[in-house]
Amino acid sequence: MRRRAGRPAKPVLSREAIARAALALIDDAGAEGFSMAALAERLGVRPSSLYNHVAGKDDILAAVREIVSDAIDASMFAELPWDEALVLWAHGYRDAFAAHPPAISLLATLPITGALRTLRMYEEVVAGLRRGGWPEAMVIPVMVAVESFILGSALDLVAPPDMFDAGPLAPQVPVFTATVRARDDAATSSGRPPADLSFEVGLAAIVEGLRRTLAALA
Amino acid sequence: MRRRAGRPAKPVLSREAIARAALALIDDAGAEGFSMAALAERLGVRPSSLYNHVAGKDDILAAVREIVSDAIDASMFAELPWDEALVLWAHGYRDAFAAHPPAISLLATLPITGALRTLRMYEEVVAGLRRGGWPEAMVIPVMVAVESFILGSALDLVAPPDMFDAGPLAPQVPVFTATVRARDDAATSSGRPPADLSFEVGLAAIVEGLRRTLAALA
DNA sequence: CAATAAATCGAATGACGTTCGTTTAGTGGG
DNA sequence: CCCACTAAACGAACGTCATTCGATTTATTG
Repeated sequence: MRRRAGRPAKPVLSREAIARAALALIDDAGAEGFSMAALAERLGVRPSSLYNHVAGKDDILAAVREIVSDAIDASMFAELPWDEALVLWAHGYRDAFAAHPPAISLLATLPITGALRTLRMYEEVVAGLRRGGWPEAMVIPVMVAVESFILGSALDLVAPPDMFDAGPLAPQVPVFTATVRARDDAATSSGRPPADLSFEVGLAAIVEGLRRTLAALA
Repeated sequence: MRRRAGRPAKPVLSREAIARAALALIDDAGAEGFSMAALAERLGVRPSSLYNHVAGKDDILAAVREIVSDAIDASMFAELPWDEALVLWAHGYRDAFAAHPPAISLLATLPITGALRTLRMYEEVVAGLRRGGWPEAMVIPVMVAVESFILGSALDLVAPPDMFDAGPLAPQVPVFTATVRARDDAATSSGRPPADLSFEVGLAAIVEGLRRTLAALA
């Protein structure tokens, strides 16, 4: 069932198709399972064929990041007060990454693409913050601070669940061990993953703190 | 000047020496320059020799992370109010990573080691938060939220400076473009990198927000 | 002094990303 | 309608990399 050499009657590949397949591969096989060979096989193609459409592995990851980022909605900044919009935006931002856990560690360290759609999202956020009364010079720092928190929280989402398991060293850090257990109990009884608790606490705090900061400026 | 095969009179390697050399190599050559071959050469040794002391590349990175993390001081939680301690701790935490920019992207995605010294740091933080009056189940979420912000900010620190440069698309996102310029001007006139502005704004906000959260619980 | 363990080298392996020449099919100008 | 050109696939090859393994030499232990 292999294709012969030569240009096919109908194009088999495209930058979009490659990126979609790459994301699906990462979801299925994890970050380590993402190789040019595996991606090519999933597309029914030879690895070298990919290079007719993308510049290389990094380019594919950039395209994947675009796909993931496109799922982030920022329209709420046009209608809601900046602080409410910020909370909704942050949730959607994190959810977009949470939908593809194995991709998080691959994309987190990637420089954010200057793609048009990404820029448009920033435009909406920035306009919303300005409308909310933030001084021009502080708008980007505020947005980046929230974005940093979101990205850090996304990485926390993909951390191994036993990360805080002290194991045989537990007796040497008794307060910590007991506190981790209390956190786990709270997560279990609330029916949410531990990472959600951190995200909610942190997001509420940072937005409330920003409200105070803005109020103090007036 | 090459060593012959066979056990040397004095040991040339050790896990510690390998980790230190690895960090130095990353600092010098960047994340992409970090290979087992390059590390071996820096140590005057063959790559295969490294495997007598470490399990592999990931193990070396874990050891590097320990070195970097060991520079983080958490003793302030024993003396200061929890909120003041949190600010100092966060600064030291970020500074520890900022001292090795090329290492950040390598270490950020690494699961945090359960090494004793790291656990001890957590023990101090947790004890400080508990003493400050935080309910047991919230202590870990609060700490993780702050840690997520710090890690995200560290990644921002290593982002390319022109990340927000819209280039030829600038006319399509005018508000964003103007706001980025205002941020850059503020950074220049304050003599600090843009990433510092975001970190300071975000840290102040999250700690202030946490103060309010705790107050509301009483 | 003999046997075992430790620590290095050197060769080999397999996976991976990428490049390049070849082959085939669509496309546009004369 | 034909012919040159481009697009898009294949297949072979390369260099790098992490890792494994056996051989070799030296330290350590009994």
